[in-house]
Amino acid sequence: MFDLNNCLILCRIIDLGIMELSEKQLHIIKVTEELFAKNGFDGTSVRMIAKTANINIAMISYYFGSKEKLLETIVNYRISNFKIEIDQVISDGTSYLNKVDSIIAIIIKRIHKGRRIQKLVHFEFSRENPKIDFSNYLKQKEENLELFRTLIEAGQKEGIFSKDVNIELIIPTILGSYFNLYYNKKIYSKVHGLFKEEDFDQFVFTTLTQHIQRTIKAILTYEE
Amino acid sequence: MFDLNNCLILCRIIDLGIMELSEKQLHIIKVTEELFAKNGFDGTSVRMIAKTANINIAMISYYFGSKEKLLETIVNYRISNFKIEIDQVISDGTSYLNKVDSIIAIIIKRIHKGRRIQKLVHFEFSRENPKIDFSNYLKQKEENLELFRTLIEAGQKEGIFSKDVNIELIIPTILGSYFNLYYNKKIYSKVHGLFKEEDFDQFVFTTLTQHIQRTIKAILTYEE
Amino acid sequence: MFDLNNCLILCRIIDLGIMELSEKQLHIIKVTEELFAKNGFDGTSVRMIAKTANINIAMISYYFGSKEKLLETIVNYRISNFKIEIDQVISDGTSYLNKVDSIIAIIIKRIHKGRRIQKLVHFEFSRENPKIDFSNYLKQKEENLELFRTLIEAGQKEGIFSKDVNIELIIPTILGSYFNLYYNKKIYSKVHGLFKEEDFDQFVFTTLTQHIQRTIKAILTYEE
Amino acid sequence: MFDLNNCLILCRIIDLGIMELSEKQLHIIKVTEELFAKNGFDGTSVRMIAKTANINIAMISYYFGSKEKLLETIVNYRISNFKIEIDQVISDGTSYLNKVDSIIAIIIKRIHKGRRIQKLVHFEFSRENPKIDFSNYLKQKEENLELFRTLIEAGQKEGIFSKDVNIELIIPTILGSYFNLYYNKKIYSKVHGLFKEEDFDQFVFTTLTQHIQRTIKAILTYEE
DNA sequence: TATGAATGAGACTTCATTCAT
DNA sequence: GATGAATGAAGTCTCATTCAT
Repeated sequence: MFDLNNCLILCRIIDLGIMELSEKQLHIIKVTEELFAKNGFDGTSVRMIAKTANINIAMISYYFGSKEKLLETIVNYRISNFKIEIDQVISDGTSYLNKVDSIIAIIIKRIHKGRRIQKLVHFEFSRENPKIDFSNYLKQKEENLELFRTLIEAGQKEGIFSKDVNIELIIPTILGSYFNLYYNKKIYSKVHGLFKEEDFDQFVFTTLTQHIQRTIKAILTYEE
Repeated sequence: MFDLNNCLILCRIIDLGIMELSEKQLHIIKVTEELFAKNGFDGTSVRMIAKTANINIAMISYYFGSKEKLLETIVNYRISNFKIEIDQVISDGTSYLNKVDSIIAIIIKRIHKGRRIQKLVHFEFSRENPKIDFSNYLKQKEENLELFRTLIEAGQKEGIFSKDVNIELIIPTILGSYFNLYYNKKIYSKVHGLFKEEDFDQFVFTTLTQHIQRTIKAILTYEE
Repeated sequence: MFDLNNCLILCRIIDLGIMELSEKQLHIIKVTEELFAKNGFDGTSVRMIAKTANINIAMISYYFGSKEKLLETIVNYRISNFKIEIDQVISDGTSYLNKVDSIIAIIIKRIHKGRRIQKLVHFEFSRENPKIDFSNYLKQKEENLELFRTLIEAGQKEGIFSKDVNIELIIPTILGSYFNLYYNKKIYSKVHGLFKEEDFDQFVFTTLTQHIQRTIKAILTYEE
Repeated sequence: MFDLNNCLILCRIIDLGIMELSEKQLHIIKVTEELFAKNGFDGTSVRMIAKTANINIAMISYYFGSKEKLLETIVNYRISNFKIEIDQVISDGTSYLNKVDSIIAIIIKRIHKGRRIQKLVHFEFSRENPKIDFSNYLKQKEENLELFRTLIEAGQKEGIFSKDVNIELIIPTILGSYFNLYYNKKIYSKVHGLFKEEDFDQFVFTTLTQHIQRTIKAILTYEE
């Protein structure tokens, strides 16, 4: 019924300890995710959610405890899937530059899929007093960063990557390139003539991905 | 009283046609800007604004018409100042690479100063049905993009910059690198040991700026 | 519990399509009706309604959607009952003059019962930009006018009623006589010594009704 | 500048004791009159008045004391002009039936001219607790009624008018016929094909006036 | 005389949640 | 397990009036 990879979800659920989601809960999550992305957390009312999901208004409190807990559930549910499959890329036999290309392609695919909730996370996470607990998100991010650092440092040791590069800032450059495009989609769609949703998706997976790959490879090999 | 460059504001005002802001209005704007950045638009109530600004709650409507009009005023007020002074950089006698460095430094300074309202703009502007009129913001963005494109194309003609680069995607890479760092400030502050506000500011103006400068120069000169 | 003829209401409801009123809703309607009559639409606050009806202030929106929708509901509810039972009067065996007498008596009873909301309708309906949808009211009015016209024209054909009479203006004369008395009740109560509410009711059903009956019969048989 | 008969106004002003209206006040009155007619008393804000009259919002309180006092001033100003010139009609040499015709024509002209404020008076005066003092209006009404009664009784003595007629109810029939048409203007304009404002005016002064004249004459001479 | 900034009160509506069923 | 009626709190905005200028 949903385009969610149930297997992964279950893995993740185990990792978090509890969390068992019924089909109805998943339905609510999916609907809410879109509404949150459209209107933000405060801009989305439980009324709206209930109506869109075609459920009783009391169900949100009933199933998730509160609106905030619902957000937390969604974030944990979605963000967690963000863990990139770098391991297998790292252990394949290709060159370091190819590895970087592959990882970037994977990252872009991931964040494009989860862009809606990521947007909300960007917003909520950067607040002084976030409404929800982002410890899971944080842990995930740090893990990914570590994996990436390991790869780059290995490349540096082999003399393939420049040592002047600030590794910690590469991830922001990758993700930021995507998100800044996404946040200014209206402008760039016009500039690049992307009138349909599919056009934008296509653009992201080809032109943007190539640009970022090129950028990162350039920076990794650049010597002043 | 405020850290606003009044001269520039007035210039901009002329450009916009009207807009005369009293000191009280400026005070409200400043307070609101912070609250919006902290809590978002929907998360900030006029009650909150009035209380923080120590004014009567009716003053918001009185001065700005409505909460949304207030946001619009703030955006026009802030975003407009975003027009970069590329012209003089372009016309100075330095090399193209130096020009790029200078422009990036200017951009970073600008967006760091306006980051709070930019965050809100990112959020509201990328919605399907934005609450406010962003035509001014859009115009500004497109203008800036054009200026930048002109510079790069000139450099390409002179054989200094690679022709493989996707010029339209450079701006997202610059801005995105900054904003992704900002949106994940909590993570990167920890990673880079930036515990005080000033530390982060300093980091942005030195390490991050250098990283971005290096990145853009790399991409502009990269040949596969 | 209420003086409402539930049977008729239900009939009307079927005619309108939907509309199911709970007892609580009926209670609110009744209270509101009086307040609207006393203070007008704009002069009545939902606060006032809630307090008088002894309900939570949010119930008005909850049940009716908005204050205006509440008015609309009341009007549809009341006005609809205005459909006169002329048919049976027309088909009884009495003389045309008797029929006119009966119909006038029925009309006066009806409008006296619904005078409060009628007053509001007079006011709102005659505005340039009415706040509510009066299509139902309009339809009802036109229907009634048509029924009346049919009767008079039949009487004219039989040579009983004068042909000089302006049929469309008879209804305004009937209703207007009542309402002008009602709107100037304070004056006429004094003139006719009607000090109690019941005295006025009595006066309406006897003296005023006779006056109107006499008036209409006079005009229908008058030959210059 | 205004279509007001200043002479009469001054006479009336003397009658009321005080009241001196500057041109600006008259301007406000005129504007307010229309707004009150359009939106009712509670539906009209001083803001609206100030804006429409192109004056400062504080002027209303400044000139008239309060919004309610403004209404009172308008009513006294307008209603007072309602005093009909029956005297000269009574003393002219024509027949009683002609006198009635003339008086009705005068009345219709008067109330059509003052219909807007009359509507408001109908509404406010019939409230249990009117917001303003209507003693002047009341006095005027009673005077007029007395004049009319005198005429009819004289006609009855001469054997021209029936003695069965309820004199006090004739005025409501006259005024009511007009106002019920006016309050349902939307319906009757359609029925009579009166699409332009002038058409309606014309209809009032010809067809409606004739109908009422005919009606009153009929009732005055009707013998069962 | 005339202004407009400023205010406290109150307008209508929607909020997230609870609780009896 | 699930509902929906009901609620108190808070949302934004407009109200008529005042007061210093």
